[in-house]
Amino acid sequence: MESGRLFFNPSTCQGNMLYLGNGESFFRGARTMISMEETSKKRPFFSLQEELYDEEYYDEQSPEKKRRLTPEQVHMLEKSFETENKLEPERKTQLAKKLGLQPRQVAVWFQNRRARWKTKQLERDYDLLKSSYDSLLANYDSIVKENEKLKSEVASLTEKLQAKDATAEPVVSQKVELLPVETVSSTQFNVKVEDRLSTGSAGSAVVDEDAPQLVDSGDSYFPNDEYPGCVCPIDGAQSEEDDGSDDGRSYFSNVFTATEQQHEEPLGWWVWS
DNA sequence: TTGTGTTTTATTGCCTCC
DNA sequence: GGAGGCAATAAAACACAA
Repeated sequence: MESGRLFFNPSTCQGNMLYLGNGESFFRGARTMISMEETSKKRPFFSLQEELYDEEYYDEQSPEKKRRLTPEQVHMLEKSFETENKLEPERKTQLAKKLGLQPRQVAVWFQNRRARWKTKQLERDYDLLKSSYDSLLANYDSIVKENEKLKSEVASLTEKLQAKDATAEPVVSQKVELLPVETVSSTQFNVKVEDRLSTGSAGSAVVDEDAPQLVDSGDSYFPNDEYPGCVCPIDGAQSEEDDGSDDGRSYFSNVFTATEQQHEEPLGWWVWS
């Protein structure tokens, strides 16, 4: 036990503590022990408002036992907690008087109530994060599938084109002169020409591993609005990240912001730490 | 009735603030 | 250094299935 604070132990000296100042400190000494004999048959804590309790029930209880607060007391404490979850000394004494409790009990109740609220809040935050994660995962999966689909499309079109080139007149050499040779490698050139020659799909070589430059360049062959199936999920995911990175916070900061907005209780005091 | 899990009340020790 | 907050914990009270 720390020297600065003396605690009232209801199992040993209930109803016999000396209430000092704001009710946080209790004295347990010789005098307390003497008076304990006189009052050991009384109920702990509840001597100020006897009418709140079922006399018979409580009189039958052993005085050493811990007693629960009555529904009325809990109700009033809950109402007070909703108003303000922190307890300034004046409010604490008022509540204690009103409820027939020791100020220390009121303080303890608020402390425990804050702890319960925090636990619930952590559960809510966890659920929110989990659902966000699940939806991101679903998004990712759909993007991967779309990617695979596009790759196979590119492969089949390339195959068709090569078969067609094998039987056609060699006209490609004429087009080469029209292209900016210094900016296009031979590999890129081949893919580009093939794409432009193809008539089936307007855009398919986007994810060709042999020609990543085409994808990365600002001048994409494939404007976003032509490939909603592929681009939109990415846009959606990135917009989340962008929002989060604006102020240097992670994606999850948004979640917590949303969580805070969802609070049913007026608890602006809660600070995520 | 009893064993077991959960909730509530209270204590303890540490930390921060003034 | 005291007051008060929080985390961890103990222990009583309670709920409930078997």
